[in-house]
Amino acid sequence: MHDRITRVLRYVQYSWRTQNMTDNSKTLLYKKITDLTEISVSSLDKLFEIATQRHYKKGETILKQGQICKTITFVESGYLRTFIDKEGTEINTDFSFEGSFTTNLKSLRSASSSDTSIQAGETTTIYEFDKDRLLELYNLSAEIESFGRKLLEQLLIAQEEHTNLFKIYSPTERYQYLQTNKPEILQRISLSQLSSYLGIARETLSRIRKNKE
Amino acid sequence: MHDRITRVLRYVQYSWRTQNMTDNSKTLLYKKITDLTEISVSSLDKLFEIATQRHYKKGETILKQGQICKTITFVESGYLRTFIDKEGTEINTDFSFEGSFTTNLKSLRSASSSDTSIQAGETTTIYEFDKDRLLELYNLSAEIESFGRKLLEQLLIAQEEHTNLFKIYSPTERYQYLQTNKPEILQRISLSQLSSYLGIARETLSRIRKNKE
DNA sequence: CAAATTTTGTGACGATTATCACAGGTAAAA
DNA sequence: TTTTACCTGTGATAATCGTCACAAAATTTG
Repeated sequence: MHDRITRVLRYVQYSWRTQNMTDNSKTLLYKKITDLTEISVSSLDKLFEIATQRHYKKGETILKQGQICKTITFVESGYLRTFIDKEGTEINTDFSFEGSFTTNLKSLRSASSSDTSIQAGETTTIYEFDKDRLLELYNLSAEIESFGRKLLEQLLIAQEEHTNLFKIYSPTERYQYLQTNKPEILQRISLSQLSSYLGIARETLSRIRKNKE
Repeated sequence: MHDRITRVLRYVQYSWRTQNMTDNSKTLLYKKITDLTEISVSSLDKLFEIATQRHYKKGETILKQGQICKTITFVESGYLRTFIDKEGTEINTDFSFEGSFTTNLKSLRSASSSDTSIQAGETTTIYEFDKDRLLELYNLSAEIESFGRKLLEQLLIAQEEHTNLFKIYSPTERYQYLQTNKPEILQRISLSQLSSYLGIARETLSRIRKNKE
C-alpha cells in the first residue's frame, strides 16, 4: 500500500516536472540562455524557478523613475521602452525587444533610486528575475554566475556599439545605420519615439526619412 | 644538516612570498580588485600570476585595428586612448586612466578583428591579463568569475552613462557635464583629442570652452 | 636656445539642425 | 461611425555647428 502511494507520488512529480520542462523549453528565454552559455538542466531549472512571468499592456510601467530597481527583466514577447524624464520631456534611451534582457543596472547594483523608467511599448510578456535570488544562485552555481557574466558581456558590446553611433556618425548616417543594421527597430518604433533615441528632433527625423527612402 | 637546508629553503620561500605580496599590495591593481569584490589571498595570487606588467611610451600601440584582441588591460599609471579610424581621421571612443580596465570586448569574445586601436596617451604602465588564462581561472575559481562579472557591471554602468550624455545633452551641456562630473579628463586630455570623444568639432569645442569659463 | 611640430584660437561662411506653429493623417476609443 | 487623441509632415526662421583657412600659442625636439 505504502509502495503504491510512493509510486503514484513519483509519477505525479515526474509528470509535473516533464510538463514544466516541456513548457520552459518552448520559451524564448530557454533558447536565449542555452544559446548564450553551456548550462546543465539542473541550473536551468533553478533559473526558471526564480523567474516570474508577468503581463503588461501598452503604456503600463515596469519600473518608475525614483524607485529602486530590484529585478532583471527578460522580454518574452512585445517590447519595453526605457526613458529618462528631462524637464518634462521623455528621452528614450533603449528599446528592448523580445529575446533581450534589460534592467537599470546602476540602481540594481547600488540599491539607489533609478533615473530611468521602463514601460511596455506593446502588449508585453516578461520574465522577471529577482536580484537577491539571482545573487544566491550565483553563489550556488558557477554555471549560473558564468551565464550572468556572459550576459553582461553581450550587453556591454551592444552598448559600446550604440555609443559609437553618436561619435562616428551624423544624424542622417545614424538613421541609415539603423536601416541597414537594425531594420526591425524602424518598423516597430514610431518616428516620434525613435527621434530621442537617435538624439534628433522629431521634425528632423521626419525630413531625413523623406529624403532617404 | 639536511634539516638546516630545509629551514633555510623555507625561509627563502617565505621571504620571497612576503616580498612579492608586499609588492602586489602596493599596486593600484591590488586596491581596485579588493575594492570591487571580496576575494581570498589565494585567488588574488592566481590573478597576479597571470598578470604581465608592460611599459609603453606616449604614442606606442597596445592594440591595432585589424588585430585580434587577446588581453584585458589594467592601467597602473598613465592613460590609454581607444580610437576608431574613420576615413583617415581618428575618433576617440574612450580614455582609460590609471585604475581602470580596458579591452576590445567584441574582438576578445569572438576572436574577431578589432575595429578599434589602443595607444598610450602618456608614459604608461599596464598589467595585461591573457584571455585564455583568465577563462581558465574563471573555471577554477568562482570568486574570480565573480570578480569578472562585477567588473563588467561597472564597465556597463559607465558606458550607459556615457551614451546618455549624447541623448540628453547638447554639445555645450556635454562639456559642462565633464566639468562638474569628470574634471580630471579636462586636465589631462588635449582639446583636439577630447572633441571627437564628445562628438564635437575641435573648433566648436574651443569656442565652447572660451564662453563657459 | 632655436627650430620644428603640434595644439589652440578665430574669422567667415555655408550647411545642418532645433524650434515654433499648424495642418493633415492615422489609429484607437466611445 | 464619429469622436478623440496621438502621430506625422511641412513651412518659416533662428540658432548651432562644421568646415576651411590661417595666425598665434604652446610644446617638443635637436
